[in-house]
Amino acid sequence: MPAHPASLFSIATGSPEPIYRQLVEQVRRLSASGQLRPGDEMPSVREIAQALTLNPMTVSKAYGLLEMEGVLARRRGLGMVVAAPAEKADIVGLLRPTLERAAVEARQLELDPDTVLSLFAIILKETK
Amino acid sequence: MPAHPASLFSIATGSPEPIYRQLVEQVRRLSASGQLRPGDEMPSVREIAQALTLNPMTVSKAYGLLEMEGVLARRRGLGMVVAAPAEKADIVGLLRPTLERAAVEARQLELDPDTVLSLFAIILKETK
Amino acid sequence: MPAHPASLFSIATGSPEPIYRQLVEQVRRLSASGQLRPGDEMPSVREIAQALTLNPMTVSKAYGLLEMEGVLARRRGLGMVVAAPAEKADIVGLLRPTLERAAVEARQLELDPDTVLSLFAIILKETK
Amino acid sequence: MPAHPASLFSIATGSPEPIYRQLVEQVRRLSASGQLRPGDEMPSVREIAQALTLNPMTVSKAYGLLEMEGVLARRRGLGMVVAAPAEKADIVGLLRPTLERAAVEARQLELDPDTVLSLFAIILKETK
DNA sequence: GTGGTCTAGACCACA
DNA sequence: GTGGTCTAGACCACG
Repeated sequence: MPAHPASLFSIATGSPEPIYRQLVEQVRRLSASGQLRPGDEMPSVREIAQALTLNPMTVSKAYGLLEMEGVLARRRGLGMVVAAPAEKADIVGLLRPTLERAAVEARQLELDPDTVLSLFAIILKETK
Repeated sequence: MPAHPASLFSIATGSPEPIYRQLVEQVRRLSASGQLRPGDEMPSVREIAQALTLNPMTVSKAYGLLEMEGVLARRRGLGMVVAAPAEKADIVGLLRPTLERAAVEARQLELDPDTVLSLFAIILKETK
Repeated sequence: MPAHPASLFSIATGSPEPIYRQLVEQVRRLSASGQLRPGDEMPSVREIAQALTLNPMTVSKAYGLLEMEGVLARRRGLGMVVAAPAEKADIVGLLRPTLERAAVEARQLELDPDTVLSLFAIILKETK
Repeated sequence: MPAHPASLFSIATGSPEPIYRQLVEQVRRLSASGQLRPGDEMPSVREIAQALTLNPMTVSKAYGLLEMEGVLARRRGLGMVVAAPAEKADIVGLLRPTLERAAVEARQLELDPDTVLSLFAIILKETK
């Protein structure tokens, strides 16, 4: 089944992270986790732009990057489709950088690993 | 003991994170964890700039923000000194945002909390 | 002998070159080199479109251009047939643009002509 | 010595090849051939845009891609500098695709390799 | 209909 | 000063 609703995406206009990058990372994660499957048709640039009240170029930039990464593929004149998903190992790889950053910060704060882990466990539950 | 060596800091010029912000956060963490203690004299803007080959304005900006936050204090003619450290509760607070971000990403990747936790445990050990 | 099999053509959907243009150039070369001879019947638009899973309009566009060029001719009720082939001199002319482009690139790379020539000789052999 | 003149570049507005891509490929070749050396400062986006009467965004797009490729590096607030050049082997690699394309076309034209080679030799001299 | 490209002009963060 | 991002709106090529 294709990915009709442009409301797949939630962008935070206030965030310091550029909009196009928010889009890129969301698609990347949706693809890696299998919520977007190979062959699925992506909403058109115009659809997304209208639904999120963005400039088409902003969306286009995200699509261009995702194509370069191999996450999406262009079908000329027909729109973008989901290409190969990241492999199981890559899913974890997508999370690693953030965890590593957290580990470095914890160390600079001289926090005990067990304290950090139990805090993280709580946060994980809250987020669920 | 004062914190003479500018090599307290490690800045990553390649990172997307602004340099002044890297400095701010490192000082914040060093202060919160007690590695910088109240009264300690900070290296001068010029020293740091020279040691890390940064623009003095960049260092100055970081010092300015840290003063506004109350982490550092300006003593006329003496340079910056470390002010009050964050309290115990704040130390954890400094780590929370990054952990929350990791939790959100893990959920978007549909990863099992236990998997995430054990991965984080490994990374924490590696970082140690 | 007529040119039934639509597998005369190999199109690369991933290429930046438009599909209709790939078709045009392949037919042009096949005609110029005599692999398609005057009077040969071309496969129908529908046949090609089905065989290569292309949009019929794409094939039709290519045929239209080839008709304008005089490479193909439309016979009412009979489909397209091959018209006059390019003359001997034109064969070389069809190759020239690509060679010129290669020459310009070689020069911008400050590569020695002899080096380029021997590399090209190798590639020609591989392609054979 | 830095690369002051924005007239390093020659863009063909009429060409089907996008301007930003023309810029990318020219810089790539200049870097690979050593005409741009590591550490050289590139002209600013605004300089190039003005000199070639282009939109700054067009230049910026080229710079962005070159940074992603590792050809250029950003120095925050200071502009772009040339990063590592392609290695000797890569120089040839930059030329290969065009030569391969020429070889395929020659084969489809059923041209004799020797004929093609001598034609290319002539064109190489003309271009010189 | 699709995405790609470009312009014009604005604002922001960084050094 | 630098590059980065975004909007608004236009035109083009492709299918």
